[in-house]
Amino acid sequence: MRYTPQHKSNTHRKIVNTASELFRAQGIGGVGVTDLMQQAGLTHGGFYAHFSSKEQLAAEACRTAFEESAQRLKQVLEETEPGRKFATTVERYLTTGHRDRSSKGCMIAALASEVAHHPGPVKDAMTVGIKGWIEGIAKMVSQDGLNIDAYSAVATMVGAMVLARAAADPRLSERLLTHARDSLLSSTRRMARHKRARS
Amino acid sequence: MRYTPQHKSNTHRKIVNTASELFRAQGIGGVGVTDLMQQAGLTHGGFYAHFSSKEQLAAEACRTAFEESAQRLKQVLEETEPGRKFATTVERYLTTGHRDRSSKGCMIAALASEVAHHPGPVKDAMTVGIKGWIEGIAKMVSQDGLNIDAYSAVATMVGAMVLARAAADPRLSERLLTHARDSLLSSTRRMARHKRARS
DNA sequence: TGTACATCAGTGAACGCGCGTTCACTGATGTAC
DNA sequence: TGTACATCAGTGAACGCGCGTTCACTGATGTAC
Repeated sequence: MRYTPQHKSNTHRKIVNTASELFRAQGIGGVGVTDLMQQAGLTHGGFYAHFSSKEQLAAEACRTAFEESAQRLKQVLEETEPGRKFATTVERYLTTGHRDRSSKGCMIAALASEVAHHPGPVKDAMTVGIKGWIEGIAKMVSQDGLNIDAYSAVATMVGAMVLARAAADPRLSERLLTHARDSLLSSTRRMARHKRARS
Repeated sequence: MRYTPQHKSNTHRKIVNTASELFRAQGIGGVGVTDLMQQAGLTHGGFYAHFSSKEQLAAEACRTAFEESAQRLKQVLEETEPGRKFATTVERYLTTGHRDRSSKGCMIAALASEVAHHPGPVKDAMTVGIKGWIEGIAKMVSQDGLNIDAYSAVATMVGAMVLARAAADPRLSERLLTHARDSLLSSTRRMARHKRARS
């Protein structure tokens, strides 16, 4: 071994991380292999020493992004007080900051409809990610003692983000976020009021 | 005039309708001008006698699709009994049939995330379409006497459809639809129960 | 009514371009002596 | 310790391909006489 053992895997990880951000920002089809490698500080020729195809990279980038978001969900589950876990996640998700920085945001909202049509490894990775989100939200809801359906809550969150990004009118875009947030949190607030009233 | 006055506009409409279906099925980027014209029974060279660019066609196809869906919303508003308008729309929208036949389905669910990144006429058309849906749903909710937020309901519907299409696992996909449907209709059902109890 | 003409909707070859991918190579580095 | 060598991560020119778009043309049709 001529380079350090970590050398290649460091480069590999750098490419995956760059891809993970660029794909979220511009879609898989919107990012060329040449752009991507340049952004990672390399030239395009080296790509195929790391990945057998662009699609394989996309799948890996997708999985990596989902591991990161799973980590964040886990952190909320462990560190946020019961009764505020779901609300914390919703409040972090449905923000204009998240809407405007899709490169650091939710992979599902960024790629769901691009992935919809043709099956393949990216769609499989997406499926795993969707399940992970639903499970995470379900745990939060249950630990918070809320009566909220996790499937439907995730649909509302992702739908509001996708719509807020698709809407050119900033007022409409913001309303989509705030209304979804209010709807999702209304039962949390009701609960909190109950709790205060009883104590 | 050598051809009948309707001749060219008939062709124009045929191209727009074909595009409207193909774009919903495969995305704007997923359909080439050559494919498209062939599907419409023409050759690609004639395209620019009708449209100044592919993007302009996409915007027009988008507007046309939204006019059709506005028509369908209007029909529900006029012909469905109060108390069942919102439920009827949700039940029609969140089906596996709609999921599997995206070419005839909701333009928002089909193109929202593709349109998200770069501004332009397609995004503007999408914005108008989103507003139209929210207004339509708001009217239904109000005429049904329901206490449901239209922004959030549309987010849930679109989100559930986008996720159901992105999920490779058919069980997960179907659950996303049924759970969103149940969540959206729970207050309708509660209302119906109330009504029965009082009469 | 029949013919010559003008129009223009539609044709299809060709364009430049950027894409994903391949491949002969280069040169930095760890290893062997 | 210093040098020659082997390895292979990364380079960059080149590939075929399909894209959106252009343009010289063709030929079907309505109009004028």
